[in-house]
Amino acid sequence: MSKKDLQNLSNPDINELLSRGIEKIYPNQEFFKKNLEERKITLYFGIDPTGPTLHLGHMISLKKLRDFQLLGHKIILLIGDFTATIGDPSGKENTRKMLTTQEVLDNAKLYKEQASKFISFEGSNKAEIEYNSKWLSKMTFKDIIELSSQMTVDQMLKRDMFEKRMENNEPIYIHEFLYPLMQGYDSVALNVDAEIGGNDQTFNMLVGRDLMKSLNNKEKFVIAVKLLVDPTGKKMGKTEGNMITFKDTNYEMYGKVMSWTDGMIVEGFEICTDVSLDELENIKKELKEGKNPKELKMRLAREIISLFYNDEEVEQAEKNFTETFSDGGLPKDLSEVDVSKDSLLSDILVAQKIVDSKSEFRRLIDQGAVRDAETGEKITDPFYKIEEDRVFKIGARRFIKIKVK
RNA sequence: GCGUAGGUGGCGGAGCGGUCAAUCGCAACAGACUGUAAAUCUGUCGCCCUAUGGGCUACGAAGGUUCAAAUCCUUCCCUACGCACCA
Repeated sequence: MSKKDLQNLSNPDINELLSRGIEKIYPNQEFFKKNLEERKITLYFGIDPTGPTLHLGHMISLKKLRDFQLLGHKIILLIGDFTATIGDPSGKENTRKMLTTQEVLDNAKLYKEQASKFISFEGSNKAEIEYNSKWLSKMTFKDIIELSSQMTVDQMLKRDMFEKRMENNEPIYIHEFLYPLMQGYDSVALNVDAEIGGNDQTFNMLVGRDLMKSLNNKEKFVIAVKLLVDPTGKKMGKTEGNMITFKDTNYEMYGKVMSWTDGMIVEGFEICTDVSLDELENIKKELKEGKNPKELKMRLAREIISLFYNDEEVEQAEKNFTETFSDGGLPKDLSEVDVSKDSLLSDILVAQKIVDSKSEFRRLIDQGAVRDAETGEKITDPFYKIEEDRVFKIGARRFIKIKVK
């Protein structure tokens, strides 16, 4: 936790825990609740360490995990290091580059650190961290065949992703069937009572439930949390651009939240923040009454950032945003480069990866998208040379400060 | 293994010898508008060149035919579907 000490959080309300931001609980909510009240359970959340940062999608599950931890249940963070090293060539020939063991371990280390913003790896009921290579890498072909025999092809094909591919006459590879099995086997190996994960993982989590039943003769609960999506256009995650990661700066987070569509406001409050349910109702009401959604979105941004940063940093982010975008000022975190006198602006921007190519730069010039950020003067010369320190704004949100050496 | 239909830009999907850097839709980017958005409208959308022009690289891969190929031929690779095979 960034601000509050875990210990100081009040005990979460179990009904809220099991309904807010929850897509569905398998087999059902009541049964699960009964179990939670009668005993302490073990539940886990699995992540494949494919990149160096966790993002908001992970946070939703982690926040839930935190609540379970606070209620005294045992939680496990499972790092899918094995699955991540295998790589998933589901696309075409764009074989997703396999991660090396080292990369995976590095990522995993970062994950623990990032996850500790929400769950605690210390204290009496500390969260455990596990790696699925521990059991998956040891499986023999025989083990795998036995595991595969637990599931029929038809059951696999029920997965809508596969269904769609069948419809579109797209290939499905055998190993893609093995993925849910591997993930499902994690549950068996950990012998947990429950698993939590994004709604997109429901199928895999349910495979684990089936395997658990047949192999360990045990009921495994599955908690599918809602995904953060725009109800109308599926803007989120798709473009990645506005997916908030744990490593984003407070400025970046603010801008990303503000770029969400209005339709995501209510859901954003519901699943990403700690505002009370009463307040949530109030927010819905305000929206309906015609309050400027911008105000609410700004609040949403503050709420989300406050999960990662302190109050002062939240304020800074908002101030920066207002000044930069609403009032046309300069962002606080603008990047700087030193160049020699008479360097071509086009060369600098390409080198700084602010534009992809000189051709793109030219187009931007033609479109009047390149301007002096302070005076607003448009740069119209494609061969503009840097003569003095100057700040440029390219399009709506690209900025660069160029200094002459 | 046989047969059929296919493999085109980030994705979907046209084109089937020159006028193709490739219609169109989505995504993206820019401009206008706005609430920073969304929606809408307009424009852009391979790379390079001081350019209303020129060059280069691209249409699964490699060769070939042709003045000229994404488009024709050959071989190979890959996918789907049907048939056959089925320990």
